[in-house]
Amino acid sequence: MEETNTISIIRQGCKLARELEANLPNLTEQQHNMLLTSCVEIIKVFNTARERLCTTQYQDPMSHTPMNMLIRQPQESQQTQIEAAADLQGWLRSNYSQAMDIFQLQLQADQSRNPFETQKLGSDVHVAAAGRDHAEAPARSRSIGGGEFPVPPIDVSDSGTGNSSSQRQRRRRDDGERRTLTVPVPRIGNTEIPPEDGFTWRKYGQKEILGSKYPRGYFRCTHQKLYQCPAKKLVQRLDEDPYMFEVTYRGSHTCHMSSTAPSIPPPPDQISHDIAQFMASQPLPSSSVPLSSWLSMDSLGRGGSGMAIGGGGGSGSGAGPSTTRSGKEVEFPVADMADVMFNSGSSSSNSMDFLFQAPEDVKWKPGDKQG
DNA sequence: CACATTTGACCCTC
DNA sequence: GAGGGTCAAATGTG
Repeated sequence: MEETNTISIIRQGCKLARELEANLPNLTEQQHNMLLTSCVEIIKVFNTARERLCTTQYQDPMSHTPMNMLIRQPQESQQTQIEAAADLQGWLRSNYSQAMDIFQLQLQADQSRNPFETQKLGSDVHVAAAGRDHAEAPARSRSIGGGEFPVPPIDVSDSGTGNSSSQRQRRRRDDGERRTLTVPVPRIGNTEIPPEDGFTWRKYGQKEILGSKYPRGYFRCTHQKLYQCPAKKLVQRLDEDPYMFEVTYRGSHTCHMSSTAPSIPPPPDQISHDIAQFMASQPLPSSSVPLSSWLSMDSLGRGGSGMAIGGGGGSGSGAGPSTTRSGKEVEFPVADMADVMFNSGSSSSNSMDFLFQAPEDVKWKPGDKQG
């Protein structure tokens, strides 16, 4: 069947990735073109697989992830299914940050295009944008999030509290939409660090929450001032599982539309240039470093969740939330990079969303609802 | 010096 | 009034 072919395609992609990984020690930074060609080839293969998977998924609403579909292939021997699944899963996990990033952007894009599209992505995913008028207020997640948000989209600049007092302006519940998910933290290293998601965040508050053992952290986009980016996130460690964070995103990033990170894919020449430039800026991994790790955010700059091109790598301590000091590096959010890479060659508007779908232990809160 | 984090106080909503 | 969200001064860091 077609699904069997899909497995083969994915396996081919994995194989190409492995080959690239194996050849990396032999490649120099001057060999952009070779790297670029390999990457493009891999992307093409996965794109093809993705398109097939998308088609399949819509036929089966119970399938939420490529993993599910892979594992359920009846035609494949169990061994090969597991192999392919493991390849893909490993790759997905290693690209966790990108996955989150792309997934979020995809959600936003999908929602703006067609609210129902978002639901197709899987029942675990819910975008909350409950308006004040909505009679059916979403079930509140345990502690994060109220149910009432004015629908008007985000606009930080006006800070329109407009109250009579000339005191400092405060705004609340103005972000329109919320997306809540639970994400695991690494069980090694500094587990205090909220999971990276491909953006740079600045912590602006922390508060003890009634009924919660752990305080809630309040983060906003580092570029809030620079680009009027309204994105915020709340990070709360779960009582029942300290190795899990509940992360609530509010607002959507506008900073990735800045001139430093064009949201509109540049012409192919520019894409090639960008990719090559990015790759050239990255230290070539040693043979002990898997390609997947190289591609993952962890290798792109510890502590700085934004993709830093030519950057020094942010603060050395690595402690604290996923933030990077701005202004000391060229920001290039992963989402845009991915956008450029994965959306350029396909007629489909969303290319790698399924492949980069959040790993299975990332769960979007079912309590939220989309608007 | 510039930026991030911490933290107590303030404000808003329920 | 309680609780959550935000502000902004103080402090830390590179």
